[in-house]
Amino acid sequence: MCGRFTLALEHERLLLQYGFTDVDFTFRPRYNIAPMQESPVVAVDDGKRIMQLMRWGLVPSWSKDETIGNRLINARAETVREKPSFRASFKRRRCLVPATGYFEWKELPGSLPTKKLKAPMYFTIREGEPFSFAGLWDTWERFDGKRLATFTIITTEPSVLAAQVHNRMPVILPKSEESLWLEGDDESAAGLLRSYPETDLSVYEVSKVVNSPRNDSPECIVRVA
DNA sequence: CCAGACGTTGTT
DNA sequence: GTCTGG
DNA sequence: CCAGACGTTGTT
DNA sequence: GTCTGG
Repeated sequence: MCGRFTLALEHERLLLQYGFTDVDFTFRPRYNIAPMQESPVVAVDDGKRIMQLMRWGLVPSWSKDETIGNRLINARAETVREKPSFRASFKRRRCLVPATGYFEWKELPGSLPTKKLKAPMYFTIREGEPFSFAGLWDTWERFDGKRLATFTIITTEPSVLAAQVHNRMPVILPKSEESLWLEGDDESAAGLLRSYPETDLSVYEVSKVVNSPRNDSPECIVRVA
């Protein structure tokens, strides 16, 4: 799965990556983005591409309360077109989730059943090159009428490398497939939900500093092994 | 018909 | 142990 | 994903 | 919103 990621680049670099010249937020590099926090998302609204901050953890428009978002941080590629929580978003609200890396916690063998030891592992594409997760978004109306925009990251079977760490991995879209994901028909978009080519993916262990969502510094991505 | 669920992960 | 918050 | 809370009463 | 369970 994917429960933390990074977007460690400057505001101008982020806009350049997706061809935007102006957005309504100021971005600072992030080294530990956790569920329930906001992050920039590229979506299509009214036929135009927009980039705006959304909260991680999808809250479907029909939800009675927003707490469901805690649990909808990922959507399985295998079932995303059927599940009530995701299918409407899959049809009309696919999005790109900009990132420069993501974390997975690897269970270490030999640890007592009662005390599971886990090591945080950090994945990047070509040494930190920006990329996009395949995502879905939706909006939810609060009691006060304000709209909450949220997103989820789609997961799939891991590649051979990713499988050494975990049994799921987020769907990473090559730059050449981003337009099809955003603006293609459902069938074409669904065809993009596969594991990322082995050769471009790297992974190394990082310290437990990343464990706490309160820590958001470059120390989170320093290699320790 | 209305009421209630709608999800993923990992662990058992 | 389980749920909520980040 | 992990960290941190998890409760009531009464008082400030 | 839409489907399932009662």
